[in-house]
Amino acid sequence: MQRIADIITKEIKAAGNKLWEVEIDNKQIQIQKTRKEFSGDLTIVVFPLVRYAKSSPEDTASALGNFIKEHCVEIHDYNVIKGFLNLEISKEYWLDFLSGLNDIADYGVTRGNGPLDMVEYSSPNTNKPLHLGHIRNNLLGFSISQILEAAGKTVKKVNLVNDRGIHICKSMIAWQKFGNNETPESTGIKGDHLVGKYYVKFDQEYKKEIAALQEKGEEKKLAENNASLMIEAREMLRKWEAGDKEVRSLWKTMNSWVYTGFDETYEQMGVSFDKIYYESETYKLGKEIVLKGVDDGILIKEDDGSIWADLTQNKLDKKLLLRSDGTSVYMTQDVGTAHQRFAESGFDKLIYVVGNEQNYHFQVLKIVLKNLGFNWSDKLHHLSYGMVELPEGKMKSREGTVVDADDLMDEMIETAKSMSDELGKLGNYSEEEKNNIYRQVGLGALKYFILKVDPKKNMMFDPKESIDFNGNTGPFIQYTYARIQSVLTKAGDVSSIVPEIEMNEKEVELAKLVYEFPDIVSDAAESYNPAIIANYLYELTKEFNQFYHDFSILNAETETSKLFRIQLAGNVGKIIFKGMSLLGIEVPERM
RNA sequence: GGUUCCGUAGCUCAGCUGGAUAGAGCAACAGCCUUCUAAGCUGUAGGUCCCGCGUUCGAAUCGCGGCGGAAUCACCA
Repeated sequence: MQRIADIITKEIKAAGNKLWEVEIDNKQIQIQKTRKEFSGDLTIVVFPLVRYAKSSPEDTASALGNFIKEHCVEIHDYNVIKGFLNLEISKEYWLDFLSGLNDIADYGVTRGNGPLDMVEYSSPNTNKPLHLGHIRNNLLGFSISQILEAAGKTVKKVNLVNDRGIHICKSMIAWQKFGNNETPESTGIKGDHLVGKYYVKFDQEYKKEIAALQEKGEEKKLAENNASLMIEAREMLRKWEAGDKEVRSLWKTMNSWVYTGFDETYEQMGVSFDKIYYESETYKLGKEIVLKGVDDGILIKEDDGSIWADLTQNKLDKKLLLRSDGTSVYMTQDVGTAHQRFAESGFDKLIYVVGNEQNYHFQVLKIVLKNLGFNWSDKLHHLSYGMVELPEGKMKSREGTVVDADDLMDEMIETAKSMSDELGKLGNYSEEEKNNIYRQVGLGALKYFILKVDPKKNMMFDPKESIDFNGNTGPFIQYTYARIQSVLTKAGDVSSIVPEIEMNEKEVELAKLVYEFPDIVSDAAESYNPAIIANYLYELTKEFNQFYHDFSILNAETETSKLFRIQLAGNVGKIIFKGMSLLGIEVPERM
């Protein structure tokens, strides 16, 4: 079935030829949804066409309207208000469309093995549990992967775990000194939380030590450097690099605790990966590329042996790529991993889901790769998202002012439970079924809350006010889905042939929204923005609830109307299901 | 100071590839359950779209300049 906007575009061009003997440029053709307060479905903005017609906007609109109405069966009528030509699409077109829907298995989804999009997200440090900021990252990364796949891409989700470095040594030192051989088993504490506890412990003890040194008259900078804990942590990192057996063994043990904990968190969050990279295995990558860059005269070697990229041509600073002792930095490694990934997979896009604090890093990364002669650097895309802010300000892991991911998810589920119990609609369900619904609703609320916001914007999270379950929320959409399922169950099996009926206004509105879904999916994919899906689903759901309130489905005036409404409700339900799954949100059959 | 992003109702957010009288939700107030799930629906109230200039038939949307906020500019990752 041809999309209506394409049909109209063609008609406008034809009208240009016939009426005014001109070729109308596609850029001058503006078709948009008619605003609610006017009658019509689609609106052509005629101002840009006035110069072709050489008459007033009103006359141009009328002439065009007449032409289209005559030549185009899909357009039933039109009206002109100022320079706006409002077109009324025939009910037959919508009925046709809805009939065709039954033959489409996965409406809104483009199938096929499209080009490979690699999405890197999550990328946690292994010294502390995940917090609210990670939640935004994980939800975005997972959701955008789902969306890209629905837009026909082949998607590979990857996670680059930062499992080495001074921060992990800090946890290790603190555990050695103060841990009394605690393990997740001996304490019952989740592994990532246990390790995180010692990361915080390190910082506390470290601060005490600095204060003590300052007390003795040492300067702050010196005190920070000379504190024995820090010296020990640095020594441990050195030993780690040298492959010291004991250090490596402790490192492995504590990391394995963390991974077990992360796996639980990921599972609860509903996210997954196709491949996990470990920085301990990749951190040496990139060095050769950098050295070759020096040979090729692209990079600069300073007298002390350090290697730099001069980006002053690009209005940026110089950037270090190898330390004077020959070791890699973050950038070196990213150059290496990107190169390796391209060599392995020849990705069409490599999407990094990373916070906007790294904007500069990725800007530099692209330029450095480009300068080194890798033309595929254009294929890198930094999906930069804003910080999650708390009312008191920024979250700081070390100071314990974080909203822990596990705690937050548990609280959400608990809230969903008490809310649901109060409403008491799940009477005859088993405990297991109930718990599953609490989980779906609680996490649905959290996920939707985060994903409905434009990724690039900073967002505010107030733990005290927590997250709503009413209004523009996940549970609102889930609730609508559950209502639809309830109706469908009661309706039983019905014919899939769409009856010829005279649709009412609400039914047309819903048909129009259903019609939009595929465009919404491709929009979201192109702009890497799950919020587009979320906001669309809200609009669709709101419209459905109004319809549901105003008209009875099962007690419709006529049998054909009943059949039509059941089918329409079914289609809305399918879109909610699919759309929510693109957000990584489950929908319950009842709630 | 340089760079990037953000600034829309009391609060949280849509709308931004220029288009008609700027929209939701929350909070407040007033209604709607004997009828398909009231986690719903309806209504009232709430605006200098940060400010200024410019481009345009037309600017919340584009450009420039301010103001305010965030991030970043390490031989950390």
